[in-house]
Amino acid sequence: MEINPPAIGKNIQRLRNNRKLTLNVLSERSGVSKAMLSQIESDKVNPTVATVWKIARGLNVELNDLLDAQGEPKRVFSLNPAGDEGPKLETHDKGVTIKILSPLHMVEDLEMYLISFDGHSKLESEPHYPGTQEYLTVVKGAVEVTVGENTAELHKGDFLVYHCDIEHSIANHSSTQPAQVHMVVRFSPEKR
Amino acid sequence: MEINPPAIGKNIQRLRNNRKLTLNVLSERSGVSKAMLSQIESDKVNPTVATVWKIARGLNVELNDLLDAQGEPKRVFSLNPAGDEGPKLETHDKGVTIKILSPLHMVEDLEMYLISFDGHSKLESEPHYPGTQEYLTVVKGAVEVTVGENTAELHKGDFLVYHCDIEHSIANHSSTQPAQVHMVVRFSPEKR
DNA sequence: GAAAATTGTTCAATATACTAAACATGTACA
DNA sequence: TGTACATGTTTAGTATATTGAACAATTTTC
Repeated sequence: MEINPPAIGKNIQRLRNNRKLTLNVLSERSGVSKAMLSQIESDKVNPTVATVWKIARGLNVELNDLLDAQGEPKRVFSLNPAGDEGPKLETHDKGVTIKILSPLHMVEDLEMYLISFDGHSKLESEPHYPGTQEYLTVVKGAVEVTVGENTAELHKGDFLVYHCDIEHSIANHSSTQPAQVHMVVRFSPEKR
Repeated sequence: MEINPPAIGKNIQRLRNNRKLTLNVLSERSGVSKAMLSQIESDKVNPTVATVWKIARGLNVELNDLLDAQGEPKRVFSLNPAGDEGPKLETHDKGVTIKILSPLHMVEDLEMYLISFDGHSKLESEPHYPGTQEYLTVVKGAVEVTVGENTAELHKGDFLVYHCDIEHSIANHSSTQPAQVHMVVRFSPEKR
């Protein structure tokens, strides 16, 4: 019986290239030698689960993402309508609704959300992976963004860029006015 | 740095026992030696992805079911200084106001705009470099986006992704309602 | 009760995953 | 140019995953 394991090499290489990571950087980050990475990407070896696990951690993806034999259809024109029940991120913060704008399979290192705040609501976020940046545009109302010990009061049309590898939060202090922000999250490590 | 792969041994053993399968039977069914199965279940070895794949087939489960780690350790992040607030610029184009959210020096391959449309206004764009993509979110009103021969009618909250290396345009056909879109332009890292 | 079959665990041998270092091939920079 | 650096590949050696067989421990069958 012939069993073909999934082509994880292609997946790893695709994700690494999309994130603009070199073999050396991914090697340092994952703890797997760059020689091994090269051989895995070119399907020269059958890597161990532990190794693929480390690589997944280094790429900040789920292990399943590397093992999936996903033939991704590269669509030219993709529409995500607002009215329907699109994918929503669940939050434990009351009064905050996060709508996922970008389908994940199109871009691996970019995610976009439309976040709506009711009166007196707050979104608290855990630190993301180092090098991750968030690009925030206030679409409606006003919010207070806190990143570490820095705080900024933003109004409609304001734009803010910040590194979000530390604890950060977005709050709408108005009790009457709702607020809405557009957010782009980029998972791109700094090159050195 | 020690990274612990998920305890697949317990998962395999649990599934095998639930199915009342012996090591010999699972060995025949999966093509993995029973010695290997025993060692994997008792966490004495780090199995290869290919073998775990075979075992999953033998158990008739998804590969992810074996790799699922319920007690996944939380990642520890390093601390970076928070970002600064970005400057703002403005440019005009006949009934269309383009606000540049992200200055060029912050990100080399990403640009963000907030584009406002008066009644009956239209923004025509020349083809960009090959591979360039645009991520469009309608913030207010409704617009009609045309990319090549494709056309879409977008309303508030809608999201659209398209390759813009061909002629494309955004139009607000309403004479009374203004419109506004948030746009992210991503330049492909390709040469020439 | 003992032989035989069944089940899971170790053992020695082999195949190969994994690594560090050298290598090849650019790319930038003076 | 030349020199340095940067990136991916190949090599040689080591660590270990994998296997067939032997082993122990339990259950079955007469």
